[in-house]
Amino acid sequence: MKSMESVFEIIAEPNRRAILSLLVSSQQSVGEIERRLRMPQPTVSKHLRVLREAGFVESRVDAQRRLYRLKPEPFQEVDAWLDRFRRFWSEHVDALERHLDRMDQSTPKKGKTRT
Amino acid sequence: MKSMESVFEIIAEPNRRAILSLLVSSQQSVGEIERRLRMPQPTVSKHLRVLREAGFVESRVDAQRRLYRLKPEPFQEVDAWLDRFRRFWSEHVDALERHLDRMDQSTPKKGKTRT
DNA sequence: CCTGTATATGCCTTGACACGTATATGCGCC
DNA sequence: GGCGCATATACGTGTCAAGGCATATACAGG
Repeated sequence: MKSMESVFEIIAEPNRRAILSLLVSSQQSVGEIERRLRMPQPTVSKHLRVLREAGFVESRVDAQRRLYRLKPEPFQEVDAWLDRFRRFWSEHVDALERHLDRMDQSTPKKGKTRT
Repeated sequence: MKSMESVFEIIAEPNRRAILSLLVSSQQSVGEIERRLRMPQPTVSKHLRVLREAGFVESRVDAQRRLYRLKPEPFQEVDAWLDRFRRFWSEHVDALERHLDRMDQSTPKKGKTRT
């Protein structure tokens, strides 16, 4: 088994991203994830395994349940990678502003937020 | 002409990330990328095609050469995705600091568990 | 203990994708 | 126009991850 070396391959999988998004609000049991995402239980367990081995989540035992929750490190790794390119796209601020404008369109004014 | 729907699958490929990293300094021709990354030319062209169709790069024609350069939008998309989790990991500032400490490290300590 | 619930794992199939090799296209130059 | 360089594409092949299904383990309660 050589698999899954990089964090990028981990988050390439849509179901895994769905699980991560679900966990961002709070920790969840396998069964809850299964129900909420309407995903077969073995599928959930397998993805959770991958996520756990990659350090994206950790599990706590609660009776027969296992509660999974996020861990920050791998996200920071992605963030660090992106950082190189942030320098680049700051040269394209105009396009960036238009883009953010479209995404964050709750701000009618020029909401120049954080980094 | 099938999948590759998401930006995450695009950057999951190590060679593609290498190309992107190379392009962050300046635009490059296919031949330059080929030489610098010691990668067969068809491989380079294929990856560039994927990157272009995903909006990561664009090409300019210069005689027989094609100069490729980065485009910011897909990176911003990744950044937007990460944003959700930034809120989360700000609750873990302590762990974050430890992590950055290890990454940015100049202090040789007792090396515990890596990764 | 036995049963039911919760989660994990094993096996098999399938499909996507990366790669190598060969070939096609585009362009410049003589 | 024919040659040569730079880049793109086509085809065949191997690999590996994801999903389905069956089953194993773990634990709680009667």
